[in-house]
Amino acid sequence: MADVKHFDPDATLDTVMRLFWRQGVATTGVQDVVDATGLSRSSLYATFGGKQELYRAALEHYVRERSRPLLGRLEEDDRGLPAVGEFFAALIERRCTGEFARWGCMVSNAHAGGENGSPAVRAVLDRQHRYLRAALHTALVSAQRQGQLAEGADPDSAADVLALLAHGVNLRSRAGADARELRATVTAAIAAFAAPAAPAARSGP
Amino acid sequence: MADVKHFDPDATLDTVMRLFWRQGVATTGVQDVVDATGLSRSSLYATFGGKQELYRAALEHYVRERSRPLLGRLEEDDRGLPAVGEFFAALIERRCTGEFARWGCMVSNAHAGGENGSPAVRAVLDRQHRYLRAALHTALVSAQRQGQLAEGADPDSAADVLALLAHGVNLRSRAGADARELRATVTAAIAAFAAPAAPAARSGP
DNA sequence: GCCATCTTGGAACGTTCGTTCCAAGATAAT
DNA sequence: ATTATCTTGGAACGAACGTTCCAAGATGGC
Repeated sequence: MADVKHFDPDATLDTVMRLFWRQGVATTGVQDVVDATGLSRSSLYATFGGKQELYRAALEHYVRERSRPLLGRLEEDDRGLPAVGEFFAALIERRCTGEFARWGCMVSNAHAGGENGSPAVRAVLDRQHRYLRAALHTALVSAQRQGQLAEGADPDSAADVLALLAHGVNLRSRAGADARELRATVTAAIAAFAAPAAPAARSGP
Repeated sequence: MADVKHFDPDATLDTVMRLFWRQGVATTGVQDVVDATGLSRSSLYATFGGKQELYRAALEHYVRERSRPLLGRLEEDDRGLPAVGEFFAALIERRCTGEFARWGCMVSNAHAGGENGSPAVRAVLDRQHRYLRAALHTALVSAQRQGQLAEGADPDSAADVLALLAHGVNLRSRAGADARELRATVTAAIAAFAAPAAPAARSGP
């Protein structure tokens, strides 16, 4: 009794996400979206509403498809500090190599844009930051339970620090920071919260 | 033999800086600049060139007037970790209260913009990051010299970590992060590199 | 096959964009 | 006072902006 969409909205959202992610929303025109998706303005506006709503949808698509999976892996990895280290290693890998190298993180980028004033967008940023912190916290509690944390370190503070550090990694990677350098930095940060190295074969008899 | 400018370019640059700092360059029109400065387009273009060059000039004005003084203070404070703590305290104060609350840092913001591709802008970002890292490094070397650093900590890695952390503070403050929370976080980060607390009056006889 | 309903292409809307241009105004040296 | 030179206000430019609109096309239930 009616026509059906001639395209896949989710695939479109993925294309749009890349546009906004790389260039930012303010420097991306609706014409760019039309060109990249092959859709007409009619279809875009009928499906997603205006540009701002399209941006929000793309941002949430990013969170769903790019951020959450990585954080989910961290959350379910109960090895403690090795899990945290692996999370950051994967993050840096994504930020510095492959298709999305030097794009930064779409959520971190959104913090700096002139459009973070939109309450809807702001809510996404806060929610995602809380989730990032929570995932790190979970891993750090695991670490503490396994005696991997230094005596003075507590998982709450450490989670806060590492969450801010992740934003720093995201920002600097967009400016072309060296992957090796970033890896060394996060390794040092994690080590700062770790218990002194196990006295394995250090002090002989 | 000629007319002279009827305005102070440096004061104008300060006004323009605030505009770009708060709203970002892409969401700020030349008309906004005209309205805020009271100048005509002729004067603006004759003095600064186009919008992109005006942005770059405003960004360098920011670095000169806002970033460098704070980092200079840190560089010349040889107390070690207390100097680092005071630097971050002052940073957070500026980011969360007063005229510029929730504006973030213009340099950090520039990382995320779609216009960081300009080599000139990119150069400013790299230079400023290096300077931030160097100032922290200087303070941390002082700290180490005074025995304030933990055994495993080295000033180079710690400077890298804290420099990225500063970007994180800048980003999150723009999204409205709580000052008290940020203070606690940076305090924990610094503490992670510090030597164990002096056994002052802890374990009584 | 037909109709009701939704989608699509593409033209068109008024606004704002960054930039250019020129006549009028201001200045300092002569 | 005159002149040469620079600055200024403000109009004007074409291009691009986000959005709206409608006729034509496509679809599924009858």
